[in-house]
Amino acid sequence: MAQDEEAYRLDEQVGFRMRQANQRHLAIFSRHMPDLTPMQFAALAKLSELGEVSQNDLGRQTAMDAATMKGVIDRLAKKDLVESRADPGDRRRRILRLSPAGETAYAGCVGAAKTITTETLAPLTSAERRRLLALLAKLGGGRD
Amino acid sequence: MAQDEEAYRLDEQVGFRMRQANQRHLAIFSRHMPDLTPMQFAALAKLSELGEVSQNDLGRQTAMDAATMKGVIDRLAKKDLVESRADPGDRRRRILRLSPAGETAYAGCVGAAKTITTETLAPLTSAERRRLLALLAKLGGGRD
DNA sequence: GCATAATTGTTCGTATACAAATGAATTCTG
DNA sequence: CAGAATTCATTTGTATACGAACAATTATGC
Repeated sequence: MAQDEEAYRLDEQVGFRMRQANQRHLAIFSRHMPDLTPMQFAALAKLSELGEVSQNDLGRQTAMDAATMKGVIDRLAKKDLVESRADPGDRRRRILRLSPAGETAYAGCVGAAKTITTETLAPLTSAERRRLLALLAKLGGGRD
Repeated sequence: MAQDEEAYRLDEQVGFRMRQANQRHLAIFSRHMPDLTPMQFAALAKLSELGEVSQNDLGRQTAMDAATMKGVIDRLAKKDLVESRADPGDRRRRILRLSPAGETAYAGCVGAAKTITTETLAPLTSAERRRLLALLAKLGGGRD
């Protein structure tokens, strides 16, 4: 099962290239949206889509670990962008939603978010962009 | 400059999909190589390729921050997989290289590394794999 | 209806990541 | 050659990530 006698070159592996592509993306992100991290913005975006959700649920929707989600929400709450209240039907649960300030902040960021995506994909032609998104979706195990 | 009036859907953005694809990859990685992290393995692989290098140089070769590199090397040194010695020509610099145990460990991992790449790319046809790697290289700003 | 299982949110520990600041050493430049 | 700019390694601080373990709570099986 010795795979293959070919040399292993790190720079040719998917994992390495994904990391590099992602590094560039993150640099673009922080340039256009210095006040929010990608995770924080993702949480805001999903909260805006979904309205009210529990913390664990939001974690699932944004593909974040529960432990990770907690940290993200704590920081967003400290910035007063997210509010939480107890779930009347389930005393374990806290219901999250955007605060008014959070809605304003999110609305003001969507343009930057679109710019970030555009700039990240700038090296590709529009056919290549579609191709890449489809391939990534296949790899991510997600639907689409 | 309002970009576009289209709705912003998080799950369709490159950044989000790259993250998901990467999450799946990392899960595969830790299943096949539980004792090394991707960064630790990357450092070993590059050290094996390059022989002797300085810490900063290794960081550049593996696309790691100097601060990050330090942590990775510290952990590898604690496991006795990496040795360092002072550079005779430059007293700021420490020259790194694989220890004998490091060479053995690396040799024993290359097979798993190839399996990891294979399994990560398994959802794609071989034409799609080439396509993806090329697209990622274009995005990463790297040569190729 | 009650023991057991599953879920929610939390905390802890470890490992990236990167910006920024620092001190020591080296190289560049006028 | 002296002062400036760079480079190397390190440290500090913040923000992901995720596994593991927990207490409280809710759901389920029999």
